[in-house]
Amino acid sequence: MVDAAIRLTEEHGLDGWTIRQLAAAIRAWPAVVYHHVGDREAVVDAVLQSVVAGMPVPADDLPWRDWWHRFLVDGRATLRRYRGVARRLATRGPTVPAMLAIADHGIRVLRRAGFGAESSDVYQVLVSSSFLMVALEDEWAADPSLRSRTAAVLAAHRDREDMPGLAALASLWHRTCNDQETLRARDEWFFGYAVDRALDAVQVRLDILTAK
Amino acid sequence: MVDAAIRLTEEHGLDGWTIRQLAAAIRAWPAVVYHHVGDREAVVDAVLQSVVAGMPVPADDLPWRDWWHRFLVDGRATLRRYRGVARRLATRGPTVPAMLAIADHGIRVLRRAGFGAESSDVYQVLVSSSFLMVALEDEWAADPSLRSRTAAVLAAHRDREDMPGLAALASLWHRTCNDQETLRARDEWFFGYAVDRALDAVQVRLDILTAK
DNA sequence: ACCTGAACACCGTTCAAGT
DNA sequence: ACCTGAACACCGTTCAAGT
Repeated sequence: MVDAAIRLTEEHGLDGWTIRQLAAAIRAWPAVVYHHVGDREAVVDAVLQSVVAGMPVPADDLPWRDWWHRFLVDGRATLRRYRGVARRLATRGPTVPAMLAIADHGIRVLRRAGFGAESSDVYQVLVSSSFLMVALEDEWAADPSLRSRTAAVLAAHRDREDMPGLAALASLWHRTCNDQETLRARDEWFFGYAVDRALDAVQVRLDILTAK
Repeated sequence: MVDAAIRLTEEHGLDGWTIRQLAAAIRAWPAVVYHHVGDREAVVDAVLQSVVAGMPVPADDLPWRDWWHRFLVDGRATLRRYRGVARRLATRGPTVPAMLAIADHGIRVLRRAGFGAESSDVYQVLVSSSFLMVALEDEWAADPSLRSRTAAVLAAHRDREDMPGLAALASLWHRTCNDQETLRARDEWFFGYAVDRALDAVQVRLDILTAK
């Protein structure tokens, strides 16, 4: 039952299937879903729990920056396989049981590194900004027309000398949006760039906190 | 017509009203919405355009960090008045016409500061991470039970000595989630914290870029 | 206890018929 | 050209009736 929901999520995303489809996938009537699991929200919770339980957690003894880089980059790889999960994870946080151990782990790594009382805030910044970025990629994947329209709009402004900032942005899109594969590579690079920036920012805080 | 959609968005959020409600608000039948504006997506686009057009753009002569801090913090204030707008803005980007001038402005400020070819990437990091954070606040505002459930779950782990990281997170929530007002203040502080971290990160990049 | 099948109260959208 | 009102094809959810 939950397995079927996970497979459907893998194929169509968490918002891409209906209770009726889920019931049909297990050759049953919609009402049996309610009888055994509950309403749609309950099914979604089960999927979240299962996906988070499958997220790899880096080894304890890594330096904080390496631990977090690995967790976020590897985490993206698994979250992206289940569209829509990242967004709900960002909004629900440790409501998903499997998220409790991850939160504990992540914050412990930060405290050991010297972040002290700021560890919880740092945790929330790192997790929510990364998960939300994955959620953004999910939305683009679910509706490719969103980005092709952006590409089309920007293409029209590539040579505008009165708007040099916009022209620069347009030429960036022109370089990366040619084919499917370079776009995918660009997304992966950009996520890494965003994660590295978040970690840079946090490093700055650590330098200040440990200096005094 | 679009005015009515904006008012409904202000009250119920962009996903909180239906075509039928919009039609009723202007004392008409659903079909007249299609006749004059188009489908729901077209109405949403009109709302986005209107909200973005109302976003304050800081003065040209500000230092890059001040310009961006102001833009993002003031931008949050206006976006939060229209729930659901921030999320769509993050996914659609400069597809919304009023966003073109803002993108040009923001990137120009970065290029003048010395970010060079990296300006477009920095722009995308700053805008998407901030807008997505607002989108997260929007979701929490639309469904307060999300956070109260998180608070309840964490409350149960406040004194767990086997999970010190989780206990630290729980005590943070315990301090901030008492009443409505301190929660609102915490959200505002956290957004500022996140923006400051993003700007710190970008400052690090600028130091590297201008050093060589 | 569990499944069946219909029903309810909604959606967004379309369309022939009116004026 | 614009409005009317019904209809279509969907939702999530509920529930009496069956086994």
